[in-house]
Amino acid sequence: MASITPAEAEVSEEVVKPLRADAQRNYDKLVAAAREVFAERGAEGSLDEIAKRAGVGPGTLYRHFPTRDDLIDALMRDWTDRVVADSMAAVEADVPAREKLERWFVDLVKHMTLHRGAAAKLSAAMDDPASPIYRKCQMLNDANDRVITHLIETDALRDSVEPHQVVRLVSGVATVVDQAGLDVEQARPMLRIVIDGIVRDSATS
Amino acid sequence: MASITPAEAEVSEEVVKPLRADAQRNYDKLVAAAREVFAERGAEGSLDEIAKRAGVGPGTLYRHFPTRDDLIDALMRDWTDRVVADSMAAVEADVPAREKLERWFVDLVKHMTLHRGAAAKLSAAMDDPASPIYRKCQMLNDANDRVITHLIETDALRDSVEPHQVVRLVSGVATVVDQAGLDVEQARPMLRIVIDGIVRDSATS
DNA sequence: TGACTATACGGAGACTGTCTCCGGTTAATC
DNA sequence: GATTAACCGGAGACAGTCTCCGTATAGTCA
Repeated sequence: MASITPAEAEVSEEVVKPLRADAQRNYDKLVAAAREVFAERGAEGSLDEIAKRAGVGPGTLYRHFPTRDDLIDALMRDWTDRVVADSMAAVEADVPAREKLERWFVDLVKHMTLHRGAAAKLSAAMDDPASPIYRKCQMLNDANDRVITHLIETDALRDSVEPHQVVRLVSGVATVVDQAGLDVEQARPMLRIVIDGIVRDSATS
Repeated sequence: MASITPAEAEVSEEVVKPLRADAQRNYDKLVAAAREVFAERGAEGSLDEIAKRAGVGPGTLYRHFPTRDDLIDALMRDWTDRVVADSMAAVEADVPAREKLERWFVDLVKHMTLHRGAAAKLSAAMDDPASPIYRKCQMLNDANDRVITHLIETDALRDSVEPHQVVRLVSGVATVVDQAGLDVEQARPMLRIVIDGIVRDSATS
């Protein structure tokens, strides 16, 4: 386990006082337990169950993570890095624009469905600066921006395309996939429509 | 109040025995109360609260509506008709294909967001025949089919377009609108991308 | 090493919402 | 007016959220 303190590797505005050893231990156990429970029960899994599985009292859980979203935020700590990496990879890949887009969108959907209910939470937080996971959404948004802007500059997309609308649309697809219990592969037809909707009309499939 | 028995005006496979007068009265009061509570509190509003507001015991509620979805199904009884009507109107409207699509899609989003959480429920039920509101989704699907098929026949859309993918995609948009608390108008940019993704490449905006 | 204190723990329990069970009531029928 | 099948409603079991506060302990300094 990586033993990560809150807000470490974060944009780091406020300096965080290091946790006491036992507190750090419990923090890590809670995040691990949460990952487990959310994976099997979805984002609505019981918080007391998480505390129990981590071997701590409910009070401890709520002290570390006042709300459910704070906990979700914590277990997405490294998730951000993966999203950014994928967006870089998409930009640099040596394939046609359509292919770049499709890969990136599929990645996006995968990331947004890391557990049941995650996509919905992310969609909701995307326009809500007060949400603890708002920053995660900004990362998503920025990553998508990178890919879309790059493709606009390559003249592959209509220049009227607004990246934010695109990320919203794809997060809609992710939500549907999540809610309806579809496989990521089944998202491809929808994603292709989106792709057709933003590329310049020339190389039509 | 219309005093409607379950499954009336429905595809009517099973014949339903009429309810006793008091039962019918309570049924109607429950539906009305549910409409109120869902409207102000969203699809997760308390069921006991609905029972209380209808002036009946919780037992009565659960006898009439074993699950939350059964209740939602009931209060959407006339909703179906409006959806169908809108799809007809879209087909018959004397406007360009893009305009037809945009109107229809906006209608679709409106219908799917009749109360908070509704869009998510509908998206989830769309591929789940076991859901009490599955039939409602079929209606949605059929209505969308009507519009899309008509436009394919008019040669306005690429013929590779699959109506079911389109309705999924738009329900994704509706879910985002719902979750993020957006206005229906803010869905237009997303819907236009979808439209660009399915019309034949000729009359580009 | 021992004592001190800020920090953290944990579980009892208040609260809210879901859902069931069953003794009591009432509408319909003859 | 008596009979009975259908229906009512609320007490209460159960599960999840979240708080409060007495107790424990890690870190620190002499």
